[in-house]
Amino acid sequence: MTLSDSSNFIVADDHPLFREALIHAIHNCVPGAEIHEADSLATLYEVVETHPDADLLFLDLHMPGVSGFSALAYMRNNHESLPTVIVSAVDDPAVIRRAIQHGASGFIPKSSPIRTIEAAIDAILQGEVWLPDNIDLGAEGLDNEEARIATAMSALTPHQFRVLMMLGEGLLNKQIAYQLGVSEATIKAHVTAILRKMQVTNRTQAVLAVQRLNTKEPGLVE
Amino acid sequence: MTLSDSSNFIVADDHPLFREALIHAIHNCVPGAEIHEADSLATLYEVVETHPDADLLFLDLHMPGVSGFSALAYMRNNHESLPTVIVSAVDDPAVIRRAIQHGASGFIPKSSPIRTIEAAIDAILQGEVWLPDNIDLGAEGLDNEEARIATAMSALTPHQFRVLMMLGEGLLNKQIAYQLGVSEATIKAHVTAILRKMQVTNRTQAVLAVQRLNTKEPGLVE
DNA sequence: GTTGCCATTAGCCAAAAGTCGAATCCGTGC
DNA sequence: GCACGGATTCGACTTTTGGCTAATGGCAAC
Repeated sequence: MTLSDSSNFIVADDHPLFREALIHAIHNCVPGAEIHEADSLATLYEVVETHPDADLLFLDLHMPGVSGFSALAYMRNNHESLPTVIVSAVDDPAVIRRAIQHGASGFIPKSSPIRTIEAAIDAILQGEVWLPDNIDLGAEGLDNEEARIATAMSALTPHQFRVLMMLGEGLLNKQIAYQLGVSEATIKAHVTAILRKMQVTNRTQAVLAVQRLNTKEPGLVE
Repeated sequence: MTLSDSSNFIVADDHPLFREALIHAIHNCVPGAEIHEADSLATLYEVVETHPDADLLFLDLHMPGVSGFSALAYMRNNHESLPTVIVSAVDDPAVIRRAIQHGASGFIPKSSPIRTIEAAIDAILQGEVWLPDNIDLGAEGLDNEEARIATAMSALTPHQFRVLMMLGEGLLNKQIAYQLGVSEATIKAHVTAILRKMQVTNRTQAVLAVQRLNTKEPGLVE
């Protein structure tokens, strides 16, 4: 195996047992693979930073710090060269469709048999987009509103994104500042930038926008 | 038909066509029924106030002003004597289960055939809890968090509840005050009371709590 | 190197949010 | 009628937000 062949993966999932299982499956497909783990959004940031040469990211849809498509939207824009495969306990076709539309390179339901998961990994490493059987990507595009939010959100810088996620936990600027180890003035500057980019006028609206992206049903229809 | 027999219904749905169809179905079941309509949360408030003697409320899960179970949680506590039947385009078993657990007296999917809807109305008027076929109420109770939020929310006064719903639209105190025709100071007082009852420290957290109640998946599990 | 973008911070200010206490209204019970 | 409690209303005061300017340092592209 040449150096250029040595594959470099990132597995981001907050469930240790499943992470291990997934790593095992990856090793079965690519024996010499180097694999880095992340169990939260925070560690994912670090890992992505320290391994900018990674070939593929396996991303759980739900981890401490993010839920839904926020993290995907973020990765898609801030690390365009890193293909991302969603790994999720949810297997709702609508969720799968939206994941792909948000730029995922594949979708692996956690409920899949190991053989299927390995087949999926193989396919994705070949550059294919892998989906569970019986998924019709259909003609339905992304909700206009949802697309707008995703675009706005992917325009955020890494720090801004982190702050936005923390706004989504209902934290004060002061608390965010403390947790990130910077001054409150910095957080305010980030929040101002976030509001501008998301085209909203206050933090509550920003949080609502994120929620819309993270909910299975954008509006539940009527 | 005696006076005490003359039934008095409220139909709350923002879809005029469906409202009419439902009223028609009700009339088929109870020929002399008096029926009052509401097409939004605001009008529902009025109608419930002006007809405190109503026998049954047909409530759509999604109307301008509310989504999800918020309105149900509110009705259950502020108008305990008025049985509420949920009428919804959604027919996810999980949603139906949660509706019942939140105190609904029945659940009628909008997709049901007319005959089925009429049968449902009949059954509910007999005091039965009517559910679509194949729904297993199962053993799963409400999510702890969700139950806590629902309890807290049902402790809100009517005005407080309205204000909370408007917070959920990302409105400013000033805007809410204007729309309700009172001073901003009043809204602030309401907000303070809301935060206290919901056990949160700012409006963003209050909105997040409501969102949790209105989302199909409380946490999407892992 | 220069330019540009990002992150960081301070300081200032206006607006919005949130707290407290008090007045008023309203329905229930005595 | 009167007292009581809760809901509603509001003004005064404090804290948090958010906008704006300006200055610093780092990093990457041109």
